[in-house]
Amino acid sequence: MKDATQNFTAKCRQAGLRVTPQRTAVYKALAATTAHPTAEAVFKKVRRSMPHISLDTVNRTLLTFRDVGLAITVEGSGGARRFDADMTAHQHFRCIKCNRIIDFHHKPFDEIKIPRSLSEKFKVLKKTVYLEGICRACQG
Amino acid sequence: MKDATQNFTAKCRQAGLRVTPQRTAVYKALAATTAHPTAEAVFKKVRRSMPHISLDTVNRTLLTFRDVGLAITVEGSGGARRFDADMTAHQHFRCIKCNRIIDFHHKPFDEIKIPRSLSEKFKVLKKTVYLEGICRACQG
DNA sequence: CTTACTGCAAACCATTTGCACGATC
DNA sequence: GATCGTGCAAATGGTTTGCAGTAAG
Repeated sequence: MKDATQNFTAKCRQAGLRVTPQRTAVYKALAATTAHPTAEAVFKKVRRSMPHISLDTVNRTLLTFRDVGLAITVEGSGGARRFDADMTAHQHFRCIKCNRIIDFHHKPFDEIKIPRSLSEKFKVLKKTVYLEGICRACQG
Repeated sequence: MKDATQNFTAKCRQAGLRVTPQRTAVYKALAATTAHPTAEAVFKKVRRSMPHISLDTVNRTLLTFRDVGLAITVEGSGGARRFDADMTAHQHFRCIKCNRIIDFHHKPFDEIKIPRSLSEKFKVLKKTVYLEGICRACQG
C-alpha cells in the first residue's frame, strides 16, 4: 500500500488535479479499507481527523478519483434499481454514457466455474459476467 | 412470451401470492420490454392503462417478483454507490444478506474472452465476473 | 370472512447543483 | 493572481414504512 499513497500524488498531477488536504485524507481513508464503503462511510471516517470536511466534498472527490483511475465503483452501484423479467440465462452490458443496459447471451459465460476456494467459503447463488463500455449509439 | 404470461399465474399461486390486476399489469409491462426499466419507468407505463396505481405498489410488486423468481434486478443496482481503491485485477462477491462486498481474485476470470459479436458492436471498457450469495458469517 | 394487497402520506436516504469563499499552483 | 476546489444550502430522486381501507381467495 506504500505504492498506492505515492501513486496518489503522481496520479493527481498527471490528471491536472490539485493535491488538497481533503483529497489526501479521502484517499487515505479509502485505501485503508477493503470494505467498499459508501461516500457516507468514507465521510464519517475522514471527519474524525478533519471535522470541517463536508459530505459533498467526499462525494465529489470519490467520483473524481474514479474518473482519473484512482478508484473504482462497484459494478452497477449507485443508480436506481432496474428490473428484468427475462429469467433465461443471459448477461448484461451497460453503456456508461447513456446508462442503457443491453442483454446478450454468450454460452461460455453461463458455464464459468467458481473456484473451490470460493464455494467453500460462500454459498454462491448467482454468477454473472458483467460488461461496461460504450454502446453503438453513443460512439462517435 | 406466451409462456411467460401463463407462467405468471402459476408462479404466483405456487408462491402463495394473490393474482391482482395490479400485479398482472406490472408483470405485463415488465415482460414487454428489454429496457431494464426502473420502478418509476414501469409505473409510468402501467399508469396509462391503470391510472390509480401507485408507485409504491409498483415498487413492492417488482421486489416481490424478484423474490419469487418472476424477475431479476440488474447486478448491484439499487443501493448506494460503493467505492474501492484497489485498482489491481480482482472480482467482487456480494452477500445478499449483509450486503457486504468481498474481494477475491481468480486469474481465469481476468482472462475471459469477449465474443467478437459483442466487441464489434460495443466498445467494451470493463469486464468483470460478479458473484452474489451468502457469506460465511450470514450462513446458519 | 379472513388475510393479503393497495394507495396514500410521510419519512428517510443518497445524490446533485449553484454559488460564494478560500486555497493551490 | 487566475483557476480550481470546498463548504453550505437547497432541490431532487429513489426507496421504505405505517396505516386504514379494499379486494382476493
